[in-house]
Amino acid sequence: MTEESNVNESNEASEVQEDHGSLVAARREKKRQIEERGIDPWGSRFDDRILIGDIRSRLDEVKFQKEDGTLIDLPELHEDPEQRINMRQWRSDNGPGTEIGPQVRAAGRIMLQRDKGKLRFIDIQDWSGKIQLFVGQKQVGESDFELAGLFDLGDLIGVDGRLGVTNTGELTIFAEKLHFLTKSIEPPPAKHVGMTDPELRQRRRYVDLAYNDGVLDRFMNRSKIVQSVRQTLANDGFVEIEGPTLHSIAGGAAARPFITHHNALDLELYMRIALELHLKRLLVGGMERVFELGRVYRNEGISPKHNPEFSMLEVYQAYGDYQSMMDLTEQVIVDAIEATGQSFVLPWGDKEVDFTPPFARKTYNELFEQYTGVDPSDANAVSSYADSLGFDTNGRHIDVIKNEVFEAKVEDELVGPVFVTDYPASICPLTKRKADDSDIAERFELFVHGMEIANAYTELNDPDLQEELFQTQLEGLDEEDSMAKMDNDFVRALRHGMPPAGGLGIGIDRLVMLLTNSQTIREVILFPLLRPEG
RNA sequence: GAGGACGUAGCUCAGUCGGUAGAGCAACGGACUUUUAAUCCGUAGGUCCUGGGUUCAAGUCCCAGCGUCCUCACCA
Repeated sequence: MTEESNVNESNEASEVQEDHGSLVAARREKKRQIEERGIDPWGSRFDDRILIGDIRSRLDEVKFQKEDGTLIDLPELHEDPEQRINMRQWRSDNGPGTEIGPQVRAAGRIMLQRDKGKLRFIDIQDWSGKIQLFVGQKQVGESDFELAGLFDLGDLIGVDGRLGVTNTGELTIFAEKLHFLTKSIEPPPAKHVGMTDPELRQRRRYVDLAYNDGVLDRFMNRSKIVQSVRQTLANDGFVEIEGPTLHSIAGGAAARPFITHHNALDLELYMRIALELHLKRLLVGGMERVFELGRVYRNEGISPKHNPEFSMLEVYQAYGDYQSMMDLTEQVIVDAIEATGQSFVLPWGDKEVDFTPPFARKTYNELFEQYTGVDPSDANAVSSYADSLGFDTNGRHIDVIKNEVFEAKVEDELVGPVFVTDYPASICPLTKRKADDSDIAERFELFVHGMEIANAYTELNDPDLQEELFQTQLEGLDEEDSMAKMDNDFVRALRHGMPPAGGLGIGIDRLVMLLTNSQTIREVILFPLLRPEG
């Protein structure tokens, strides 16, 4: 605890801007009254609660006991409010008798409250679900009922009570004892509407998670996907490592790095832009199946598909090639879909994607011809086609021109999932060429809805060729756009002998986007980069 | 980095031709022991993003700035 926050304790109106009308004042006043009752408004440990989701599944333990002692089941309840059962009617049809249900303890955030005389209905929510509490003055007693009068939306409370069903057929905890767990001083967003302003949703992700439907689930799914990816790889004998995030040479990709500085060493450092070069050093060192799943940082533009820091998976398998990586990619994705409990046909906006394996596999040239009608081996035809699209072709390498056409005319059309294989070698400097065709690189990219999800190679392990490629600027590219950043130690590592290997990169954020039907990357990153709050 | 849109109560949003700042929810007071976006009666709540300018008069028009979003550019 800092000195500043101690000061704030004695000074109710803290430096945080919270003077929105009387709303906060009213909540602070209730906090005071809770304290006056000898209750800590910030609560304490609360053991033995049952997750609301688990409580809901215990509906079948609720029985109706007739006067002769026989127990009968309740009628089937419906989640849909339109189909609520009239339990008052049902009870009079089956009565006389009483309802009996299990004793339960729950805790959660107050999402809705409805007063009705000496009665209060409270909907609370924990991370497994939502349930209604019935709080009657007669049932919980004068003291607890007064306490309930000090509840605000957003407060965290605990309850002991019996599970039952109300007259309108809703599964409900009939409160016997209330516990105050934490006061919410800040007012929540409008109920049911929630917080829709995308800026506020990102800046105040805690509010977004707590009050907006589906947000918590989406991030829980992200966690399941990440966990599944790790599990799939572990099952296949891969080991996870943690490479350095501070690099003295930002290599392994063509991207501008963030620059930082180490004071004691007086050293300029770069945040890593890729995981590749250190993982390959580990291949040399004998880690035959190795991967890292972690953050990389690229000092570039922000868009619905780009955040400056994002999560990347890179996998390297000794004695494999890009074909073995293709099978692995498919397995990773199939397992991840199953981990989220979904079927292989996933919604994407108003469209769908069918991930039923095996995914289509098509060559780069095949697709090029299919979508442009131009023979990819005819340099003149490709060049004049690029001209007709308005691309600058002057003095540029034909493969660079071809790839611009590919990105413009083909990629967006790839609904996928489709593995695009066998790229022009000149645009893939870290890739081994085909044994029978040195112009073709053993590489694939996986596309879904025009998004590049995965990228894999048969890795280049010839140290002399690697050194040459580092030094050769790719034709038509500026120095800062080139990936030719010499890493002498990496070349030295290759000279010690890196096994022939397959290497794979998967953009985890984009994978999560696809599997959670999220059209922007900011929906799957908890705290995307924003300018500081004005 | 370029272009466009947006910024009004805690939240979600109206605001006409430049003429007294509006609603719903939330809040506050009251009624109600099976409600469920509870309902009903009443009350209060504003740095109209910020700063200039035009005007008798600016939430509204003009300029600059800040922030977000979209498109593009950058992007293995």
